[in-house]
Amino acid sequence: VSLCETLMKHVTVAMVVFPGFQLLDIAGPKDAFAAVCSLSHAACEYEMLTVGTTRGSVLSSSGLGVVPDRTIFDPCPQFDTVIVPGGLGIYDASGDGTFNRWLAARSRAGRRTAAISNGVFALGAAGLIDGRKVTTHWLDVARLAAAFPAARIEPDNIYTKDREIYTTAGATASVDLSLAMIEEDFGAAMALDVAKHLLVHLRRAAGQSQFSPLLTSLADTHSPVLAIQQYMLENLLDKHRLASLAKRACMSERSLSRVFTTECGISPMRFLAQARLDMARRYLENTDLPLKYVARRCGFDGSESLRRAFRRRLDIVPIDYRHRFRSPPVNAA
DNA sequence: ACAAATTTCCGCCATG
DNA sequence: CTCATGGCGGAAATTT
Repeated sequence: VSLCETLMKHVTVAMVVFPGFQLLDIAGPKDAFAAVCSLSHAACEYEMLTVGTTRGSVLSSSGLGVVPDRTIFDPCPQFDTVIVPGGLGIYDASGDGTFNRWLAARSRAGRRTAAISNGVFALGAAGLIDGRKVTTHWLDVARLAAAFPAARIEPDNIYTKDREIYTTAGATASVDLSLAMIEEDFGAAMALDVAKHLLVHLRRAAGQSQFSPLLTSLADTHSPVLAIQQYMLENLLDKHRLASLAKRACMSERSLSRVFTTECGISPMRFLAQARLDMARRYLENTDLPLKYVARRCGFDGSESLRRAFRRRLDIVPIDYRHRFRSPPVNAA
């Protein structure tokens, strides 16, 4: 590898967008890759093109739209990397034969193909995961296994790579994936720089329960707040008190509360409530488990407090939430 | 659905 | 003097 090659590199990335895709899934890689460009003073760069599966602008699941640079019907440059985001729309998109063929061909022509969260269903429909080790969110594991029995699913993996196929579990894992790719392309030092560069923004913006292990482990000053966060996330079912958390952190309640809030942008107990709510939402979206059990599995005292939490934060009761957002089952490919 | 009880959160201030 | 800490009180949120 010549010096010239390592110093100047150009990688062409396709980011697929379909109606109902998860915006964050491509926003993460986009920002991470863009950071490489600015941190290297444009010596290294990713050229990122959004590619629509339909003509015209594409609405993400959050309602924010994207006008794709290309569509799958247009001629495209050779892509080094293809990234497929997740989102509720994936189930419709992966039923589209034209898209499946496009993805299969592009994947074969490129160096690597990645799917974020349930984007893996599109890879499956394109026949790219048979015999491959893949991962996805644990709540989708059963569905994925049913749809693509030949895939070797590894649950409990935040990120899996099998030769040229990359898959990730959660939405914010897209940043981890991007960092892994940056490390492959430009080395660990660059990946670390990007991670640190993004860290500030990410932790400000998220404040939610999604945490990427890579990023949290990178928080250089091992803040006690981080430990408390992890502790809560790993013990969502236990009954937590500010007092007990403070004791665990060897801080006064006042300090924990203050430090936590300044570092995370959300107060400790609100953070916990948010984490539990996020978990419950996933259950409602992906299972038919009775509310009583959803509540129990997410650390709520009972279906009553689950209901209150939903009404409070989401202004909708769990039953209605499930009715509106329950993911459609996937027909076996 | 309502009131009472509990818990969290935050400004203010003294302390080191 | 600045900065981080933690006790106190009461408003606000949340549970019982």
